[in-house]
Order: sequence, then C-alpha cells, then structure tokens
Amino acid sequence: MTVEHHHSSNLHSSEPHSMAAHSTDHALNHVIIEFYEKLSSWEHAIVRDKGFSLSQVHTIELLGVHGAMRMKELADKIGVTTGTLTVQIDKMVEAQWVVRRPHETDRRSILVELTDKGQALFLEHDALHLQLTTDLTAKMSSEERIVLLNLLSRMNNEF
Amino acid sequence: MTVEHHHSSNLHSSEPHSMAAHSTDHALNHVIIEFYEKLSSWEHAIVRDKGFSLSQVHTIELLGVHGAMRMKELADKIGVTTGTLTVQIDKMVEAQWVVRRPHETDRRSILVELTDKGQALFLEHDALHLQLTTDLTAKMSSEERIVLLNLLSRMNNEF
DNA sequence: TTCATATATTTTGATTTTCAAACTATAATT
DNA sequence: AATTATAGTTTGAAAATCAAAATATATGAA
Repeated sequence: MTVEHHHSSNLHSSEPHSMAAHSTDHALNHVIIEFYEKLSSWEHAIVRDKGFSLSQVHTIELLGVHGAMRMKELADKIGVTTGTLTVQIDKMVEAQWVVRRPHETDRRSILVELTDKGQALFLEHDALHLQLTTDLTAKMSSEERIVLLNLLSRMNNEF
Repeated sequence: MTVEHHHSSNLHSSEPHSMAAHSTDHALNHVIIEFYEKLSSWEHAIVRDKGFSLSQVHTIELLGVHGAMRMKELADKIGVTTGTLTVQIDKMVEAQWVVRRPHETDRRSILVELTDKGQALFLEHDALHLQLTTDLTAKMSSEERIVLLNLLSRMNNEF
C-alpha cells in the first residue's frame, strides 16, 4: 500500500498553480495537524475511560456513520490488516456490538453491521462528539458554522 | 483521567444558548468525525509505510510543532500512560530521533526534544501533510482558505 | 523544620494488539 | 479449464500497552 494514492491528486489541473502550496497553506497545515492531534487525544481519553480500544471505537464510528461494510473496506478505513480486523471483529461479535452477515452478491465477502446494542453504543459516543462540536463552535455565529460545514465537507470530498 | 475536563466548557455563559446544540451542529459533527477518520486513515497508512508506530509519529509531530516537552505532558497529549511513553521514548532515543534532558527548575521532570535527525524526520513528515493540505484545499479560493484557517484556529483554541 | 501528601518518571509482569505469511474459498480473466 | 486476483481466517511471533509498585523530588501543613 503506497501513500501517494490515498487521496486524489490534481494532475488534471485546469488551474495553473494546483501543484504549488498557497501562501496560507503552511499555517492551515499546522492548524489541521493541531486539530487532528487534539481530536485524537480527546478520543483516546474517552476510549480509555470506557474500556474499549481506539480501533474498536473507530469501527463503531465507521459502521454508525456509513452503515454495514465489508471486512476489507473496514480494514482499509481503519488502517489495519484484515487479519487484525478478524480478531477484533471476533471480540466485537462476542460483545454483541456487531454481527457478520454474508454479502449478497460476492460470496467471498462478509458484511459487518451494528447490532441494536452496537447502534446504541454508537449513539452514545456520537452524543459525546456532538457535545464537543457544540463546545468548539459555541462562539461562532450560525453563518460561520454553515461556512465551516461547507469547507470541511469539500475537504472530505477531496480525500 | 475523566473525559469531561478535556475541553473548556461554557459554563460561564455570557451567551444564553451555549449548552444547546445549534441546528447545523449535527451535520457539522459528522463532517468533523469523517474528517478525523480520513486523516487518521491517511496517517496510519503513511506510518506503516515508513515502519513507525502511529504513536511515534504523533510524538515527532508534537515535538516538532510545540518544541521540547515533559514526559507527562507528552503522555497526556498522545493519550498513553507515562509507563508506555517511557519505553517508547527509550526506543526513539536509541534511534537518535530524540534526547532526554533535565528540566531546568523541576528535578523530577525530564524534557524530551528532537535531535537534528528527529527534526529532519519531522520536516519530511510535515511536507507530506502540507501536500495533503494543498490537495484538499486546491479547489478553494484564497479567501476561503483564510476563512478556514480562521475557523479551525478558533476551534483549536476552544479545546 | 519536619511530616505528609502530591507529582514525575521508570520498572516490572501480564495482557492485548498487531503484523506477516500461510491457507481456504470464491471471483475474474485468459 | 486453467490462471490469477481478491476476501477473509488462522497462526505464531513481535510490539504496544496497561496497572501497579518503586524511586525521587516537590509542595503544603503543622
């Protein structure tokens, strides 16, 4: 797995300067890194308090947001091998947070999805995230929040 | 370590609705989660390619951005115990990416800082981040990038 | 001062997570 | 039909992690 292909590049380039860093990008870059670090640390603390692993919560989050997913797809998104994921999902099945069910058309594949219990766990975790989001944006105006939503969405689409 | 105190709350509340979720916050929340997931996955892939652990790169990033730090401080930011950090830093000292030096005023404390080699590693990693940032914001105008920088900075300050 | 308590770090031993590689089964291609 | 690719599991070993105990220094109270 090589790094270069993990996000869309701009080689089509209808815009002349798409390969160069813009002047604010260095600052933006460090703000993004800092934001990521802080979120990461926040998530870590929550996870430890609840007795899960980071990877497990990540899985719950992904399944909660995106719905049922194949093992391979999930492994890629989390950033672990399928072997690692197999044992992790085994434990999560045991805990009754997820179930495995066969893929409808591809008999090699297996779909993982949240149980009701897993869904409840997701909602509980999601509420914590929402509280954080609310706190972080408390001083912003509605307009600013909408702009932020728009800009972050567009970044997500470029990944 | 409890979760509730990891970000500043708005209990002082000069604004009447600071505890309630605003209407866009649910959408914003999920966009933030998605952004975090994607960054996380990107970082994971890079890390694995280079043969480091996620935690090690996180350490390099923190030291690179914030400068020398005490063990305890670093452990809190990364989200591991000091015991875990001790063995991690041992390895990083061995690899000559960081050094330990005594804290000037508190003789219990030890400062960890990047060596030249560690600094070079940070810069290399930072360049990858910058490329990502540049790609993600390639379709934005300069004004939009500035707005994004402003909004993200303000969120960082509220953590 | 002196004693008690709190904080910073390291060490230890056990547990958990993780990977790479081998293996099984199904799909896609030639 | 044969070959190659993909999805998932199993296995055995290596690495990361934690909690708790141990050491050293700092802080606060009597």
